[in-house]
Amino acid sequence: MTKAARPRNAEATRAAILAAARHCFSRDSYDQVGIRDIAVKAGVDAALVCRYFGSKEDLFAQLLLRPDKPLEMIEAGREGLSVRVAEMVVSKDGDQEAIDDLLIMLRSASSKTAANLVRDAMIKRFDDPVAQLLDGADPQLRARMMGSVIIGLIVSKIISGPWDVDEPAQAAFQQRIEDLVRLSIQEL
Amino acid sequence: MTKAARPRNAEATRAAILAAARHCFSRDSYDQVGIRDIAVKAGVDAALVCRYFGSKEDLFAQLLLRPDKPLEMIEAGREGLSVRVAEMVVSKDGDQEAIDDLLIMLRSASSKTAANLVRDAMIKRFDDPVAQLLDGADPQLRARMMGSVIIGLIVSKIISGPWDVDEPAQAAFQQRIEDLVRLSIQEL
DNA sequence: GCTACAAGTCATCGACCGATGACATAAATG
DNA sequence: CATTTATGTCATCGGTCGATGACTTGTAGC
Repeated sequence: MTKAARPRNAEATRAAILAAARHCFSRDSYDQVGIRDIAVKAGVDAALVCRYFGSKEDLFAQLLLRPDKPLEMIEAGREGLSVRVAEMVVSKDGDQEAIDDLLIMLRSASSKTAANLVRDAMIKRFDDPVAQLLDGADPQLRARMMGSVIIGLIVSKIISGPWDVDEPAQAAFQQRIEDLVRLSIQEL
Repeated sequence: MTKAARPRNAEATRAAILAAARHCFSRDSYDQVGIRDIAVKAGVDAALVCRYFGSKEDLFAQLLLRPDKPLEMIEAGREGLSVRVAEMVVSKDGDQEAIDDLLIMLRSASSKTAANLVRDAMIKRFDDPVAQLLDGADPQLRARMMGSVIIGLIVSKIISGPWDVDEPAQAAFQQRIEDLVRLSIQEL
């Protein structure tokens, strides 16, 4: 290559750090994740993390924004939105890349340094896209209410662990969540 | 007094520390609240905090348990439960002593050291009392779903600030929250 | 008033954190 | 091969944290 040479694969390192950071921040809160933790997870030196991203806060910001990767369950359109949301919440394996971003936001929602970043990201990447999908009055408000329902279910999962519903009630349970989501975005 | 003398008012100091801690932890997350912050707020020396409560974690635990003070909105009974919950969520002044405890739990839900304490407190002080109020099958599950709805609304308030609904829609908005709460505890 | 003890204060420890700059090394260029 | 530049490594700084122990001071009992 003529110009953008990457001798020791800087771009890969950068990506590794980002991936490691995403993993760490989705499992622990902003304060509890250390630069050294991220570095170990990425298999690089801790100093590199600061060198590539300036500061922990900048790294976190880059993680939150990510305008390239919209949330699939929203992007898939208005039709079946409630069903997709319900499936995401109920699904056992909480490690899907899709909800990782939500976890990152929620886990760090109470951190003062991350608060503004989280609020902006939440609005830009969740509320706004959802509001665009809604017809009728107060789309922004209704989008936020749907966000609240999702947040509640996920935070509850964080606090109390996954929902354990006995098999016969499983279908009704998922249906109930669908109904909650649907009600939250119904026109007032 | 013959026995329980308190020369320089130890009990009052202890109470002041507890109150200050409650205030701090309801505004910031577990990690971000320092022993020194609590001490300043209480107007005492930082060393006293450790001496009275042993460690930050022990102090936090005493804050969470508080078996003497049940949540009013639950204790008031099954009748009008949804209405009271909706009022609590919508009300502008978020500094009511009642929801402070909820804020403490939510703000610190993602802290690893506080996670277990929060989970136990949430079940013992919220889920269990609510479940006792419910008739029909799966009361525990339904109680937790109602908790999820409340959590979502409050966390959303933490992240994005209070709901600003234009006056004409205000009543419908509160009604919608009532409906969400009611639906969350309906029998499956 | 004097002693004894509880209550409050002060100084400080060891650990961890985010961040920085000096240094070593691998790759690209001529 | 020599030089230069980009990449990775190491040591360390200043700061904050939770926690501890020695010290001071106010109060109660005699």
